[in-house]
This record gives sequence, structure tokens and C-alpha cells, in this order.
Amino acid sequence: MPIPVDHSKPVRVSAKESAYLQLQQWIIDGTLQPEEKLIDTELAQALSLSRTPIREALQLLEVQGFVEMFPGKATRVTNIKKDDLKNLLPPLAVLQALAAELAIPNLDDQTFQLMHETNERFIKAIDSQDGFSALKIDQEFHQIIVDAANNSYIHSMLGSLQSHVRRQFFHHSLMLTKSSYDEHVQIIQTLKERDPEKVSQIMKSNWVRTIEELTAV
Amino acid sequence: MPIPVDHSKPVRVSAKESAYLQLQQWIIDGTLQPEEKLIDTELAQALSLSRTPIREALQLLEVQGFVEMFPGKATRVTNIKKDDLKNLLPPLAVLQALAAELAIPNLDDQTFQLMHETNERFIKAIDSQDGFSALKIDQEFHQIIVDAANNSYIHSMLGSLQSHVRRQFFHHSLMLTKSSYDEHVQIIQTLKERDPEKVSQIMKSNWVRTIEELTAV
DNA sequence: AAACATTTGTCCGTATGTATA
DNA sequence: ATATACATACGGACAAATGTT
Repeated sequence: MPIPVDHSKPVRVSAKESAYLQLQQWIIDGTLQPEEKLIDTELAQALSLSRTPIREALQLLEVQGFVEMFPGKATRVTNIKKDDLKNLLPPLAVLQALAAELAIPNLDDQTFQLMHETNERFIKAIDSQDGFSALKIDQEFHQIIVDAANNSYIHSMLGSLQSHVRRQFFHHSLMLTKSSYDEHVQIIQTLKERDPEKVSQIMKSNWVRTIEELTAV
Repeated sequence: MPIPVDHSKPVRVSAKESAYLQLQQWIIDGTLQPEEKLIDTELAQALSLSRTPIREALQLLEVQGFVEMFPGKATRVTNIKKDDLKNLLPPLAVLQALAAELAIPNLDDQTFQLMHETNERFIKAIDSQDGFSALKIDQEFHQIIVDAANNSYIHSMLGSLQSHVRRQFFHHSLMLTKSSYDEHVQIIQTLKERDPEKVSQIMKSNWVRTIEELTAV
């Protein structure tokens, strides 16, 4: 079996980049609470950096919707409402459906094999009640399709939406279920049949069900 | 007749914001050419600012895909290929279709009236060969629907995609045609019928046609 | 190969403007 | 209402890294 090679460049990670990743993680996992005030000097101290890379990171997080900056006044973590999943999932779904459609001509046996293996890892995570792993693997699964679609715009938009989904799941202790596994199987099958219409349909019913399941009172 | 009030806050526009808007405009209209090297000190001087707001603006433009930063090496304007419209229009279309679908319950007579009036302004711009105005008005038209959808994620993603479309149109001297006017009429009609399926279908055939029309050799 | 010139990345000081007592 | 404390926005200087002669 071929050993997966780490193709990542010898990443000299900039202070800005590490601040960005750390702050995003803290917001997603709730270390930094919704509405919490962010003071650059404090964050700089916490991360042993100066204020500049912190401010730069905060500005990127603002674009992504994780922080809100009131110029001259304050910088806060954005609020999070369970209700927001209703806004998040529809665009996520249509973009994933589009990605699937565009990916179809590029899918080969190897890719299908990878999707299958990923889905098996997914069901294992579900069975062991490991909600966060399950979510990560679910996103990996969809990422395979997105990568195959070979469209940088879709790629980056989905990356951003997925990070918001992770935050929602963390914050509201949501869990994916076995239904997602079944849907993945369906997706693989439909992709093999090269049927774009059917793929869209499945993705759509997927999020309708997910919203109902997760936003149930 | 009530005088329209300017509800925009007395915007103290930050140096960063003005640098961002100016640089984006320059990239879109070609003042800053594809692959052109951007030196922050030069830009700072050109805009009579210090490097800090320039660098911040460049980082936002990087996220949006207008600028490419090679850490420690250089910052350049991203390249632009006519081919890229093929990547741009599909996600644009599915998001607009979704926006239309979500907007349906929120549409009232006043909104339809506004769409109609905007479309009339559109055809006038087309008739007077004013390609850039036409494009702006086309985007205004779709913006009405997006606003009615009331979804911030879709809103921001479409805003970004549209700015890339503007760049493509500028760079390749593309022009919308009367077909778009007809499609707008169809869209309004279908929205009045509250038929989400049909809206999606029209949006989709819209971009298929547009790609064919604009990427023709 | 080594010193140089550029350009970027980071740090920190200061002024402006905001909130609070 | 005034003054005080404080956070942000910006500027300018230094350091690190790149590629160039």
C-alpha cells in the first residue's frame, strides 16, 4: 500500500497565520465565547505576538464572519444562533450539489474507492459516538467531491461555510447520525451512475432532513 | 413626494477601507494589471497612506482572490483567464437560484415593481451600448432578489462573485445582451407564480447560454 | 560565494476617538 | 458636563528573508 506523502510545503507559518488559525479554533470550540470582547493587546500577550499579526488575523476572521469589528469602538466574537443553521445549510447544499455535478466527469475508480473508505471511517466515528470526528470526516468526504470539481471559487466558499457549520455543531452539541452514512452511499452510487439531476435531488433532501433533525426543539 | 433620506451612517471611512475599495477598483478596471507586482510602499505613497492600511487591504483582497501573496517574496495581482468565467458562473447561478427560491415568500408587489423598473433601466443601458452600466444594473436586479432572500452567507458570497464577474467583463470587454432582459422578465414572471423549480431551471439555462455566448471564440 | 539592495513581516509608539465615572 | 481611562487606527522603525550582482 502506498504511503500517503505529505505534500505540504515546508510551511514557514507566519505569525499572522498562526494567530488566525488559533483564534478561529478558539471561536469554533467556544474558548472565545459569542459576543466576547476581543482586545488586541490581550490576545497578543496570550499568543506571545505583537498586535499587528493579531489585528490582521482578526480582520480575516471578520471577512469570514467570526468576528465583528466596530471601527474605533470594539471588536467582538459574532453571536451564534441555532437558527443560523437554516441560513447556512441551503447554500452549503447547493454548492455541494453543484460541486458533485461538476466533479462527475473527473471521477475515477480511485476516487470512488477513497469516498467509500472515508465513509467507512465515518460510520465508525458515528458508532463510537465521536461527534466531532464524525463531522470532520463528513467534511472530508464532501471535500473529495469538491476537489474533483476543480473550481477554486466553490472550494473556498465551501471551506468557509464548513467552518461555520463546525462552530454550530460545537456550540449546540449537535451530532450527525447514521442517516448521513446512508446518504453518502446514495451519493456515491448516484455519482457512479453519472446522474447530475439525481445528485442535486439527494443533496437537497439531505439538508432539508438535516435542518429538521437538528433544529427540532 | 417624500424626499429619499440618506440612511447611511455618517461613515467615517477608514484608511484601510478606502485603500481596499480603491485597489479593488483598480484591479477590476485594469489600472493594476494581472500579474503586476504590488509594492506596499509604492501603493502607500500613491494613496498618501502608511503601509499598514495598505497591507490590511491587500490581505482582504487576497481572501477575495484579487491578489496573491507569496510570503516573504512578493504580492501580485492575480492572473485572469477568460476561461475562468466557466468557473465563476456556475456557482453564481446556483446561489442566485437559491436566493430566488428563498426570496419567494418575502416578495411583495413593491419588490416586483422595483424589479420591473430596474429591468427597464437595464434595457435602456443595453440599447445605448453602455456595457458597464448594463452590468451594474444587471447586478442590481439580482441584488434585489438576494436582499429579499435575507441570508447573509449568500449575500456575501454573491457580492464577491459579482466583483469577479465585473473584472472579467472589464478585462475581456464583454457585453450583456437583450437576452438577459428577456430572462429577467421570465424570472419576474416565475417568481410571481411562486414556482421555485422553474426559477432554478431558468437561472441554470441562463448561465449555460451566457457561457456559450461569452466564451465563444 | 558573499555582501548588497529590496521587500516583506513584525513590533511598538502615538494620536484620535469612545465609553465611563 | 468634564475629565479620565482605554481601545483602536495609523504611522514609522527595525528585523528577517529573498534574490541579485
